[in-house]
Amino acid sequence: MSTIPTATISRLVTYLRILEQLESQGIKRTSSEHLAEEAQVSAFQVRKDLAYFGRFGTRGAGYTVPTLRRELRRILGLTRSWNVAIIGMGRLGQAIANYPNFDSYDFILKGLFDTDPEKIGQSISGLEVFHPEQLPRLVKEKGIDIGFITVSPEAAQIAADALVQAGIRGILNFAPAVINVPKEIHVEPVDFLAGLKRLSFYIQNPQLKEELA
Amino acid sequence: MSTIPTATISRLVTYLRILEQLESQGIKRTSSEHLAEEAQVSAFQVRKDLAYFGRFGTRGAGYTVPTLRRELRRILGLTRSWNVAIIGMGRLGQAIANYPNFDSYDFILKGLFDTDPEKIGQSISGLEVFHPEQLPRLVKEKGIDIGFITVSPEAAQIAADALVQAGIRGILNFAPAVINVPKEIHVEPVDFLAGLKRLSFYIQNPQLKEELA
DNA sequence: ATATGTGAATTGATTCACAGCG
DNA sequence: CGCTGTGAATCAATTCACATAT
Repeated sequence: MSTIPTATISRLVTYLRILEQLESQGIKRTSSEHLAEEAQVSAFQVRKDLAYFGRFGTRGAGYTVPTLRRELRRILGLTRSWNVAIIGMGRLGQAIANYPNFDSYDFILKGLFDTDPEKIGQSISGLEVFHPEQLPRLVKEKGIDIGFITVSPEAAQIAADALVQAGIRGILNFAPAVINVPKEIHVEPVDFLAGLKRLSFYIQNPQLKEELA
Repeated sequence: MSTIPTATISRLVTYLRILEQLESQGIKRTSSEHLAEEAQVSAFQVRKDLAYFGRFGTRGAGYTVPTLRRELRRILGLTRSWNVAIIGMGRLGQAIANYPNFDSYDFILKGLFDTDPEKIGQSISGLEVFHPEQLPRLVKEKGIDIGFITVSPEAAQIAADALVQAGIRGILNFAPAVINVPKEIHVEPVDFLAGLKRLSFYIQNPQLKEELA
């Protein structure tokens, strides 16, 4: 068991997506080879990633799509649903609150927060916007597990502190800023401006894209 | 020189952000120690990351903020601006098109595309929406370098093919799907649903968050 | 005196080759 | 016979220790 690469977790999410697509197409069986092709990794990698968690296939035959899908959902903690709050109801926060079928993705929107008095009391996507001072109470009452930070980079650390204080367990950080939280709280950055700047680097330095002689 | 870790590029973006913040505060000098603390990495890591590209500091004294900032911008290809097109003018595409000060981030929005006849011809954020069949012409005419994919996961591969065909050089993929492009085209995924599922895993498996005895 | 820059050592992740099972 | 599961080998990334420059 020991230590599981973070890249493995990212790939499990990709495998799960592929399995869900296969299942919706009525395909019953697959193989490490096939999953590897769809996920654009090696078949070794697929098998090694799965081996961290157990044995899910049949030698000589491959994997049963619904079984492996169920196992991956269990591994990823998707047998339960997670309650989510959004801090920052600017354009981005509103776009996410209105994301179509957000609730079908095993994550349920339970709270919206903003410091702007204009926004407090407004209803967005069927939920009232509260001041962040209500966070501790509402996190407890509604069983909120995860917070989205969609405030400005300057306010991101304050929002993170408020979420941690309120007893949240994980943070999805959309702000272009590094936030500092206790190590038992997991943070996932979602940062398209950083992605753009990485793109800029790789376009400008194409020789680093596989050392083509 | 040889091969630069992709994680190094991500960290350079973070260092640049910190330097820009320091500069806006009028701070003139910094150190690997200080940058490390802000970026939440080790000082060794900061120095090693910079060493891939040259020598930017003064021994015994540290780094000059404006100098290192300029050097990082050069390394990341941000001495020029990049022209961007968005494929998919649904909610997400519209939210990005209206992102405040998008243009101040060294990236300039030059084209909007959608297959929906209702959307074609509409003006969003001062730009007309075109059918993707116009991509090759407009990419050439407007010198578009980068495409954002903000279509459904089912349409993501079609959008990617169209962008590659039109001669784009990099893709920011917001769709929750793996896309397949020639290896000289760089793709950066921006996938908040995947981030959420990784969060779910780490919340469910807190022991993997630093092996606390 | 102090903080960078860098080869060497260590740790971690991926690839490989094949043993094991259906 | 085919494809999974896995220890061993390779490759890559990070950490360390210290020589080096100011």
